[in-house]
Amino acid sequence: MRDDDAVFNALADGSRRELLDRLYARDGQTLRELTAGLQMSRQAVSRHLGVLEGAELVVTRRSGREKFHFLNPVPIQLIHDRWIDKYTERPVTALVDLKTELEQRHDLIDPP
Amino acid sequence: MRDDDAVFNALADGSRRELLDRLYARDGQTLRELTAGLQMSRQAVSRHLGVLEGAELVVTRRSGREKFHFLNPVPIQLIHDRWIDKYTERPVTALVDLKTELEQRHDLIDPP
DNA sequence: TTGACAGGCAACAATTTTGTTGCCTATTCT
DNA sequence: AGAATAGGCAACAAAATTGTTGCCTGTCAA
Repeated sequence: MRDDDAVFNALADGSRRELLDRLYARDGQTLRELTAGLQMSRQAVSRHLGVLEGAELVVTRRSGREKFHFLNPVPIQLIHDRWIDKYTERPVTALVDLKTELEQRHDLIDPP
Repeated sequence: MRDDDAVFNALADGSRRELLDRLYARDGQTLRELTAGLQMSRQAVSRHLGVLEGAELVVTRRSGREKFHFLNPVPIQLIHDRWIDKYTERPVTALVDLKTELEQRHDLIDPP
């Protein structure tokens, strides 16, 4: 359950979302490839990838001196299942008239 | 597009997700009601709600000296549409054999 | 075997976040 | 009018994030 934390946290950063986008465009890139074009040092990118890896949004495999990064859709799927659905399936309560709210509230104190 | 940032950021914090959960359980609560039971000062909760409001995840309405907070599912719906779908619809590329990757790669250098 | 390349680790600084306390205004109730 | 209640604002401290630089190990290739 506190798994969500790592995932949401990882997704909260724009640079990390961009890294996911880059992997979406081409899966299995190395650290160097992912760094190219980004205005960040290799080390910074490495740490971002570390966060994504910690959240299991990215899975890696090392081969020789290279490390390949792959998207893992599972955590996003989980977030989707146990979070997004919950809030999007519910009727649009924000449109409930405040008047109704207040009436219900006052009924508890002043029954009609 | 950089709207996502506010939403992801707001969702990144566990306390804020708990506030959303509380509103999910009962919509239209006041600041005091939302604070009750949380181990945080009213001001801290107020700032969290401010972040949620900034991301439009929560909509408020003031009546007299009370401020009522309502869930707004729209931003989550947007995230869902333009983000979650993208990553969950794609086939599970993480299961692509690295061997294939490497072969493709080496084909570029050492054509068979 | 020597040099170039891929990546990891650690120390550091700058910035942001999170929560606290203290004090203020506005509204409601007696 | 006076007291209690709901909430807002600002200053502050502690902690976490983000990026940098410097240096190290392991791998590949000439």
